[in-house]
Amino acid sequence: MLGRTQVDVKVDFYSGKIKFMKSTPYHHGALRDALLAAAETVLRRDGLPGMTLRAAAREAGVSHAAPTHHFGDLTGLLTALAADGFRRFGEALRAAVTAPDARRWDGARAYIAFAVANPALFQLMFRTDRLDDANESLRAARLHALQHIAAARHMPATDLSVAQLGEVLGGWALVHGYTLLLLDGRLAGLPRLAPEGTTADALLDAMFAAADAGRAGPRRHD
Amino acid sequence: MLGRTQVDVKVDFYSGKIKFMKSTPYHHGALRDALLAAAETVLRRDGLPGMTLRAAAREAGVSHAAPTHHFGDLTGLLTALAADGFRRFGEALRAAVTAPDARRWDGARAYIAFAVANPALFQLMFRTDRLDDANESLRAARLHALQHIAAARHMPATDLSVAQLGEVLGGWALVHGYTLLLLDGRLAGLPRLAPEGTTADALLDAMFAAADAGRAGPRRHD
DNA sequence: GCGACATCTTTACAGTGGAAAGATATGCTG
DNA sequence: CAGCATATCTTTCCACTGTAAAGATGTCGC
Repeated sequence: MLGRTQVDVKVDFYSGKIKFMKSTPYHHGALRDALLAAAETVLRRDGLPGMTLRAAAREAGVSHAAPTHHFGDLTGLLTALAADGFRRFGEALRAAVTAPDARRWDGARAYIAFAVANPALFQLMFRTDRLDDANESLRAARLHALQHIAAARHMPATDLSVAQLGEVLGGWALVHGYTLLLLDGRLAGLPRLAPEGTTADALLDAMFAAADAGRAGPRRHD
Repeated sequence: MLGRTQVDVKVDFYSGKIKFMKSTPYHHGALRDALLAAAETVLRRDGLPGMTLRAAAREAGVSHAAPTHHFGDLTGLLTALAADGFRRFGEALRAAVTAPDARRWDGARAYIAFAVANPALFQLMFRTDRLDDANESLRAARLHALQHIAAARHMPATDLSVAQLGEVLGGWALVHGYTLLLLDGRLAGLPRLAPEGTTADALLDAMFAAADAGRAGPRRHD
């Protein structure tokens, strides 16, 4: 498609005049949202390498320069995409952490589940070199989402001791590292090293159990 | 520079003949290694986005199509770069883990130190979408390097129990996650949350201490 | 010598991000 | 309701990229 402006010829019933109507209006109306949706479609289908400005524009059915007005450049579009991702990510974490029967690692499982459900988006969210780190929308969405990590350990967002911060940091790093190794396919060979029939999920449980080693017996991996 | 073949005019002292000598030979002789070195220079200077086939060729002073013969395509060059990175990475891990006075987390510190010293290279090494995962050289170098992770926990490379595998996986995920969060600048704001004067290194120690919580007292963080 | 081969350059092409200018619709002001 | 400023979108253009293909140049075995 070379452009989305297609001309249809119509005849006005009453006046009899021939009218040249455009089947798609020159002004889209909600192009910003449409472009974000299109970009995410492309991201999901072709991965981050395939997510180009022009591919997103094609998917949305507009000219390749249309995104410029709304997002400035490619970095701007990716940043908006990442910010939206962090909003949904934060919501998923919040739901998991604040559930009444939430167990110790449920936030972590939600963290991993979001990444598995949106692999390319998740990787983009943590790929600083492709994002505008100064963007306020991104910063706010990210901060809001990541605060649930401390909340998952029942810790305040400020005034933590060094030991507390070490524990929160450790939990985050553990889950984040597992997630990225998983997305990079680096864990695919692990079950082969384990006893016959060990599933990836069982390994994740074992990892959490190892992290919990030494905690009070009854609360262990509750 | 349009090419690296420059012609110098020289006079042969004995024969008196005029000779057209090229100051740079048509055949480089060791272009493969030179290209790898040039590529790493570019990678270090301009990051992964700036590491293009043509940039590496420019840096090495050859035509932009010269790398094709040695590496096939861009993925091939990046794969060779990553394989070389894994070899050096493995050597660094081996040295840290096998040192006679090696402490429990010294392998982890070497892991982080390598990434900090070679940030773009390290990120490339774990960016599967840019590499040829089927490449034997890469697979061998990576396998060899990562085996030191199990060694750091004094565990065999095969026949592990699920619990052992969970501990190894946990250690790897913890350190890998910390490393990537650090490289992505995601930890820059953490010291501000901690008590006045807390350094990033103290936080890392706290993270290791939290991971060691519950281990036998005297051996704790030895 | 001399021909097969490896190595490197030149040329060409489709794709990309981005700048600039033009086209078209919308909304505001009188 | 007319007309104009502005927002939105398209067209055109340029420099850069990866890659393919063909040509140039050197090396080596026979």
